[in-house]
Amino acid sequence: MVVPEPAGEFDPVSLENSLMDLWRVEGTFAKSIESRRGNNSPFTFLEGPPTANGKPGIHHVISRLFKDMVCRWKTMQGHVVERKAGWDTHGLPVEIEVQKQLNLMSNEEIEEYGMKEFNEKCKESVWTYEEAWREMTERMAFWVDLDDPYVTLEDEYIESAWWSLKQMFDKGLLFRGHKVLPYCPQTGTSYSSHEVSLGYKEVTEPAVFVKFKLSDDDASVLAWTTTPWTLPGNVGLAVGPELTYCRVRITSDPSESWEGRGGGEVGEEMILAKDLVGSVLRNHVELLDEFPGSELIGKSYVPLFPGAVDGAGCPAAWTIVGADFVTTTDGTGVVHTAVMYGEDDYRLGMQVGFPAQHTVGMDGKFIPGIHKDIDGKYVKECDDIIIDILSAEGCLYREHSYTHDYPHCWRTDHPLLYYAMDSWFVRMTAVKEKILQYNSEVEWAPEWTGTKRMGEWLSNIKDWAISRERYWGTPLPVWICKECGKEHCVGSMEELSKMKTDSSKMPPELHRPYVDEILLLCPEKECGGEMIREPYVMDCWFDSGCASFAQWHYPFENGDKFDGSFPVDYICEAVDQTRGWFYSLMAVSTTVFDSVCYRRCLSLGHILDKEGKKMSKSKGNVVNPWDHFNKEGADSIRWYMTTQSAPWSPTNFDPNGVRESYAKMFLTLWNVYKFHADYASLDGFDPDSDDTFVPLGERSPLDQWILSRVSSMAQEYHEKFVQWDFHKAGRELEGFVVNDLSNWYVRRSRRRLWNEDDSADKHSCQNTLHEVLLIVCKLMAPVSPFVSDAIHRGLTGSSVHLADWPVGSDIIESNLPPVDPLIEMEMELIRSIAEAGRRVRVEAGRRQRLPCRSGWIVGGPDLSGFHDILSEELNVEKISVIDDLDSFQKKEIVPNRKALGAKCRADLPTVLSELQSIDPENLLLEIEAGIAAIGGYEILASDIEIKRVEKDGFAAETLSGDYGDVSLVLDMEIDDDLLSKGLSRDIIRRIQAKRKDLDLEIEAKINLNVWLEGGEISNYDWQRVIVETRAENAYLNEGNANSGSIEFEVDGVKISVHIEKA
RNA sequence: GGGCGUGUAGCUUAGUUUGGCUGGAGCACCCGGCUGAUAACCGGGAGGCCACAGGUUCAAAUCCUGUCAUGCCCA
Repeated sequence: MVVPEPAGEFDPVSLENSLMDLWRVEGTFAKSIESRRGNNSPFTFLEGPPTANGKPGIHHVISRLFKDMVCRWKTMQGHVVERKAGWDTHGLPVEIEVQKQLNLMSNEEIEEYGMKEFNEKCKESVWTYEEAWREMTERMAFWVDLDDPYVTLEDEYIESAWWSLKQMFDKGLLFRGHKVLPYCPQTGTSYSSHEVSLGYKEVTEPAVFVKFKLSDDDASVLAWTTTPWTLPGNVGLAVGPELTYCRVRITSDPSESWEGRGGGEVGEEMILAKDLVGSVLRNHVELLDEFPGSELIGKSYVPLFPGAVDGAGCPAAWTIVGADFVTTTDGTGVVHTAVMYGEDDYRLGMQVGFPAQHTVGMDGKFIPGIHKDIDGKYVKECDDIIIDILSAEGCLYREHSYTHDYPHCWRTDHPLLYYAMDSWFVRMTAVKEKILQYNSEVEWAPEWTGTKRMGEWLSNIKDWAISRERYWGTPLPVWICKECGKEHCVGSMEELSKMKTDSSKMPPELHRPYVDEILLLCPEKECGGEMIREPYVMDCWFDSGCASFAQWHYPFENGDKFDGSFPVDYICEAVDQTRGWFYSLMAVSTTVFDSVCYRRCLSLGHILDKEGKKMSKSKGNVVNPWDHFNKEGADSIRWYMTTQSAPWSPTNFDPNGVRESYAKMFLTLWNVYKFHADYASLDGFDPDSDDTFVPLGERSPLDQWILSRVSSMAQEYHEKFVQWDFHKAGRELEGFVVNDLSNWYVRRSRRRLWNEDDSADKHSCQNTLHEVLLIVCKLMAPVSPFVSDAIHRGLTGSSVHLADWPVGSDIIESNLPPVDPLIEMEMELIRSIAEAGRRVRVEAGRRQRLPCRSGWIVGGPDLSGFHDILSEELNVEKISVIDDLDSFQKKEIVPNRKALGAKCRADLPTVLSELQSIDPENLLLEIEAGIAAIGGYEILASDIEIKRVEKDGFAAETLSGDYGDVSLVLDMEIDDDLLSKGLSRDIIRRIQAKRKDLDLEIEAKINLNVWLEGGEISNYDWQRVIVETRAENAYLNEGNANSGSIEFEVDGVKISVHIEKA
């Protein structure tokens, strides 16, 4: 037996902190998992590992919230939901952070500092904020096993990643190629887009229009480039096959305003896009011909720098090809293509077979043999020389200055060169159909993340560049034989140990530089050469993409655990992970296991600041979650985030919204709980006792109503959870707690519990409140696990997180009270009538405390079970029902626009206006007779709706709803008896307010003096005052009002009241 | 530059799939009421070019086209 304790005041911060301690001591998290083992129905979750080298902000709380919520929900549904934490510990941001810290501005400097020491620093750095993450995780009540996390830097994890790469290698999916990346020759590093975005600068550079002389034609093709240094590497020209080009002949010399070098002879012919003739040419020309770009394709031209690139074996070299990326927004409609120095260029080059050779070395200088004037010189210093060369050769048409944003090295401020780097790829293009298929099998929330965002991306899938020229990461386990060039991918420690040369030591950990030092013996027959490792680390997205199996060190260990949890049931991250983790998981599982990786994926919108700007350290608009943990509490934050907007919509974080959740949802709920618990404790109410239990059928209609309401709300709530509409679910529950439970049920029930004697009605109310509160706690437990647990424990002594989901699931039964739609509908009507009554009073100028003798309800269902409620709410002595609709009501015709619109089309406005002026009674008769017509259109009953409204001049109001039209009419007569009653209510109210002012206990007795001037109060009503205010000694009109009394006036009566504690 | 979201009252939002009655709520504000009911509650008020511009339609917040702003991803 558990008698509830008094609830006490609501203090979310101390409540949550003490529950955290209790959970820790009690092991509630573990229990919540273990207690479901018997059901033998796992629901698997995979944690997307965060990086702990940054401080967690409020925007990290949201993804952890939705992870937690679904896991808790599924747990309550009876599933075993294990939650292993994970840490992402490799990657570029870690290196950048350490480089900044140590002021190491280039790869050279890192190597001087020592790769070993550098990596040690990286390893330390990734744990910088681990403590902060742990604290935040615990404080927000994200239940996840932080004591046994997977960590991507551990040998076991790396070994699993190696194993998976070897699977790809064995399937022929791993290959070596080039990737064009922004590259800084000063630091010897290529940059990710993240780093590039750190260093955009506006610069003014020379741009040139170059004449490429056709081999079998007198004309030249004009092309434009902003990077003259790429011209020696030119191997082709691209045109848009659909675009219109033209051939023009220069007819006269230009005016004197010609700027810079270059020019054209009179009579010279040039080819370019027709639309750009005006903006490009500075000579008067005549148009000789126009034709589509497709006619240019296949023509060859004379190389600008003969010998710079060897075209042997490449028939496409120095010819014109078609490409869909060519536009006429700038340039000449002809794109100069240097395979190694542009992404489009490289892709096009691979496609059509241009020679892929460097003209520039890794040091940013031209390699020897390009041209005597530029060999060995840094490319950016050669712009001018190259223009001179072109000019001297007669290949330059124009030069000009061009201003644009260009990426610069964030460390050295030098301009970056787009440069084709050696790189390893996973051939994702080979599994495109499969991955599209698997993507379509995932249940995405929102759906468009899968179909659109991910789907579009996958249908243009490119090979995945997985190698990085970096230090801190999973080493690429590929070795190449120095002798025969054989490539070998190592898939385990054991394999490494078997294949290494005798002189190589096994590494103390699977990181650089140790792994670099290992040489393998070439397995090729009769080779026996030494193999050296490709000096790359892997893209850290590859690391996290392996999480589903690498977290278990599969296949080396835990085969059972992996089999039981793959594919995982649920993952959840922010929308930016679509091309990140969501993709890498899918890419790895498709290539390695030929399977989906996850069955459901929730992609979340970002938390932005109040103005809708993204939160960033530099803007200083990052909200610290502790500001709210320590004020409104974690539950309020969680509730706010859940209910504020759809999970996938971006949310502007408004601190005031958290306060609102606190004040509205939690304070209200707590006071409902407090109301129940305080009286239950006072009365020694035992919910398990048969003595005080009241069967549902014997409870009051109000009790039956709230139980039905909680049940239908719970089902609705559950449905919304299933549809991922957690925000709608939360709003549903909040509406129930605030409106139905607190503002109606509890308000209507207060007097029932004030009763000091035991009564069936009181017990009925206590049982009902107890049952309703427990259902509410269970429903909200996944969202707000603290307050729900506190209340649940207060009522039952056990944790809500060990309780079952009241709506049930595949494996557990539903446990909700029966739903009675009729009673819900009736109560809705009662509440509407009560509201209407207040409006009627305001309009009639009748104050609420002055009772009305009679009220009449016209139309609608039988509400006699609720007449007592209504008469109290309306302060009407007697409610009666009358059938005489016509004395109070008249009919109105409301058009059904949908039906009429379909019928009348353009004449609808005319018909509507005629309908408005027509006599309703007549029209109804005509409709009945089938002869109704307006504006030439036949009017049927389905074209209109009949509405009943009260006639003018009555203190009445008419409501429309499912129940038909219902009118409430109030009797506005006044007599002495009503005045006395009204007076007594005002006196009571003043005294109660004073009692509250004086901070009196509810049971405290008072001495009361009341003096009236200009009016009287009946003895009956005076007795009522005495009882209601707990007056021990009460005097009416005795002696004179003393100075400390309250004075006020009601209905022309002057009243003085004096009270003191008895 | 491209793809995908978002844009409704001062703030947070419902309604957009499937066009139809006067675009609903909450917070804040104003007036009134009620209360041994809490930061509560009830009635009323003020506050909306439904981002902008076109188009389709008898009828557009809703459908179509374009533009702008903002976010994510890619370049």
